[in-house]
Amino acid sequence: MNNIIFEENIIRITNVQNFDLEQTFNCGQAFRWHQKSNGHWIGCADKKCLEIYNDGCDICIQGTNRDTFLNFWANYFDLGRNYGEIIDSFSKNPTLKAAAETGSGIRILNQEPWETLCSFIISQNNNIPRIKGIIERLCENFGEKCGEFYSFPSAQTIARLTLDDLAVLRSGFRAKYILDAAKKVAGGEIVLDALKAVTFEEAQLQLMKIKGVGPKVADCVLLFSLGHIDAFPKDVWIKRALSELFGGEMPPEALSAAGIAQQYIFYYIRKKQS
DNA sequence: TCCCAGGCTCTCT
DNA sequence: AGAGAGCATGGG
Repeated sequence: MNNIIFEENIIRITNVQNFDLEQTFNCGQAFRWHQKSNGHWIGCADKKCLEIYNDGCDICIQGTNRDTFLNFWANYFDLGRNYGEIIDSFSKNPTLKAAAETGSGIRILNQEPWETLCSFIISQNNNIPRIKGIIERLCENFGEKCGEFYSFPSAQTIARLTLDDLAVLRSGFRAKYILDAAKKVAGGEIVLDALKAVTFEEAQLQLMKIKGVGPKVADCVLLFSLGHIDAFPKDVWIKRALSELFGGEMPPEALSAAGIAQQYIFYYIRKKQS
């Protein structure tokens, strides 16, 4: 665990390894963190807002308190995981090693499951700028005011809406999927938190009962919010990377922490082609 | 203007 | 069970 100092109004994580804010927030796992003109990042999760920034080798956090940090944000930022060990375990494969070194500051965020499910339903056959726009409209129209942001609306809130209500999102054919997901979650047919405790296969099967949720969206939810780091979402970028860089197959070295390898590969191939 | 985007559903073999 | 069209919308 990192060394954490609770200063007045600031929580300082000293000498942080493998935690780059730009990489972590821009690797496509989360859509609602914004960078201010002074370089600080601000965001909102589970109705809690936060400001976070790099200060030399430290990470500094404002807008929370000791208890909320220890009980919520420490897990959100996956501070208990040793990414250095994982990167070492990838290093036998040269391409995987290069990808891991390029994205070595990425941490998998443990996000709120409903927000993650809804966000990745919206992500299908879509591009990242537009995904962010739709999610922003979802929060502004149906969330609650939360500092300078709006919270992500609950499944219960969305479940009470109609397709006409959701037209403001301009989310196209995905609106009906959002509604189906909200109804199944709000009605208790699917208990997202319970999927943390079952096998990856079982959890994936449960999620795919929702209309508009296939293997890729399910894997993103499992990886980014339910602690299943064996999930390996295969999107167009990953398929391209596997075929162009890895001879079509996922490298066996990646299996122990496939989801983390996936993030490094995703970040790597997108950076190469930008 | 055109192509395509962190896919999935539905239909047709 | 595998392939392919269609899907809403708008960024580049």
